[in-house]
Amino acid sequence: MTASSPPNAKHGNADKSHNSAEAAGKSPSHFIRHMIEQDLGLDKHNGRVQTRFPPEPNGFLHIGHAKSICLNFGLAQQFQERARAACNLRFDDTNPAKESQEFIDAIKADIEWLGFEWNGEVRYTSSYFQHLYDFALQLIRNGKAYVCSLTPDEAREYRGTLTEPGRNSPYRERSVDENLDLFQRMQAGEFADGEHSLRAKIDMASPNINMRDPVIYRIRKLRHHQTADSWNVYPMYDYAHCISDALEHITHSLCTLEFEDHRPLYDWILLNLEPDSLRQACHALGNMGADEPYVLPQQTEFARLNINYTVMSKRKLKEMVELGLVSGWDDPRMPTLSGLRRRGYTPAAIRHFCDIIGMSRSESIVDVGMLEHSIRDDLDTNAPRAMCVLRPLKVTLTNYPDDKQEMLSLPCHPKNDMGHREIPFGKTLYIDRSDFEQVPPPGFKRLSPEREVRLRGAYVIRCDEVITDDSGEVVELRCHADLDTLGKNPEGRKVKGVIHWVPAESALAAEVRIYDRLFNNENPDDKSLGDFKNSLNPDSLQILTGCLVEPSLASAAPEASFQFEREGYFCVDRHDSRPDRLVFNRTVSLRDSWGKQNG
RNA sequence: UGGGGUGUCGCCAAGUUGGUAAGGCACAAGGUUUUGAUCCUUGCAUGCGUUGGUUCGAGUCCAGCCACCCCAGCCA
Repeated sequence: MTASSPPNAKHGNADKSHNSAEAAGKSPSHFIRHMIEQDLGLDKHNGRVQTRFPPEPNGFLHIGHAKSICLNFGLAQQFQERARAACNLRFDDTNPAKESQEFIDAIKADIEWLGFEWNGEVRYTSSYFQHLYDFALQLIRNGKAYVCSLTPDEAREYRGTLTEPGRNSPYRERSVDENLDLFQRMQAGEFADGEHSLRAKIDMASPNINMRDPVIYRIRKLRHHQTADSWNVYPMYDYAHCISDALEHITHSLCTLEFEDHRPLYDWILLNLEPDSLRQACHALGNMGADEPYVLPQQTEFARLNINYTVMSKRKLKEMVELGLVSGWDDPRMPTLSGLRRRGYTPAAIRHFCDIIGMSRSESIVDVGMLEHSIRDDLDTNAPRAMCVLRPLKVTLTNYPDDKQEMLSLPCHPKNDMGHREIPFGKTLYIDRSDFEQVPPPGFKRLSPEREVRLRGAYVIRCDEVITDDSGEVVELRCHADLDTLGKNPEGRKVKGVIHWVPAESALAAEVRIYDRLFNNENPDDKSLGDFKNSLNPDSLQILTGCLVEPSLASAAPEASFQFEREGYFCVDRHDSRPDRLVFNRTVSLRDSWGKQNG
């Protein structure tokens, strides 16, 4: 049994998050931790804490899954000192119609990227199919399951409604022998999909619909991505999940709130199997010691994550991918882990986010601002600074010698020691158009005619002349530099504004992709708005070409993050950026009290 | 009109056995600053869905209301 180890993100500047609970080595506690602590105190599980993360490989992981991953893997880490703690990765692959190997590979990559390590080998529910089948046979032998030959439509009628009890299936009292024979023939491929099903014999009058003789096996003549053509019957979630947990000797089976109603069924299945058969199977699989006490897993539910201006349903994300509304599962606007990664979110920021949102049983919608705060917090301390001019405006320094060029050295970070980078400075350079106004609004601290501004890391300049083209658009600024202001403030006056710039001769061309929220509506899931796609933000992607970045960025590696000073945090696109054609994605803007105040 | 849940500041969320409402985000005001960033300081619930009750004392106990969420897949 390999214990999972502490997060170890391979990603560049991912793991140095400061003053966060994680960095301090303590994550906030919550009801699930309290419960485990209590169980440990009672020695309920012989000093073990065994969790599992059980995704179905039918799509990519999103930030909501990150909450569950951080919970399950995080718990395993947090209890490392006090218990034998570990977290399994198990693909819950009981529905071959929707699953694929592509998703399995993507999910594994995302979990590793997030910085977690699973216990031992990856597990698959499908690898328990034989056990599951044998347990089904056992239930039949014990008169606790029967083959039902109602059609799906008929079964629905017999089930009753929320307020009326269901009726017993006419097949409910089939003999054990007939059930055994039928079920085996179902697996042998003698029947078509839907012709029969195997149901647990519980109580058709239960107020909990899940207990009204739930189907536990259905016929699906489909090739499975792991077991190929071995099976014609596949187990249902409720049946497979609890048994898989039991086989892996899971202590705490954590899931989201909507499964709360299923908990009685989870328990019923386990309690109605011969206890020793479960224990023996668990032991045979090497998931428990011979002398170890065998304890059944216990399901506990927590609220799933919702974030405003975001959709989290896998179905909807998949729809956007399939309709081409986004470039793929890893489109930087997607809340998928691969999308966030491509956007420039770091594993540490996502983990920190999962820490600060808390864990409870009340359904809530977290403000995206929390996510943005997490990444700003990380990148502020870890991302080197650089200058990038998004919309270039030429500036000529009239009093600077034509052929002179001096090398300026700027620190890569204002506080942390991250070294320096060199930027050549010459007579002509570019600043951002938004940093110049012919008629400056009150409080404007940038450049305007007759006024001064500091060029970051260089001189104070004054704008003498504005050159416009025929249409009246400003095309060039002629300024002069106060040559006595390099590294020091001018005498007798204070220059408030500081703007970024890029040297005309050595700046590098770049494409910059500015991302905004994918949805305009705070709650795209709101059914009164109609289809969620109605809330799509038409301006969620803005591609800026002709941007100029300082030459030090020539060697920027894919996925490297930078703060483009006064603009925001950007990362090198891991797919599209080339040394000769740099592409940056804006991860998030800087907080901007000026822009906020001025709309 | 069945069953299961949840309701503490604009958004998350702590609130052990009842003892007089943590923290984060956001926001606001100051200070520092060659990033209108960061950082620092300060402010931000006489109130805990609501109405009653028990008690010297209730977010915490009791009762009744109200609101919202989940469940009638051979999906997970």
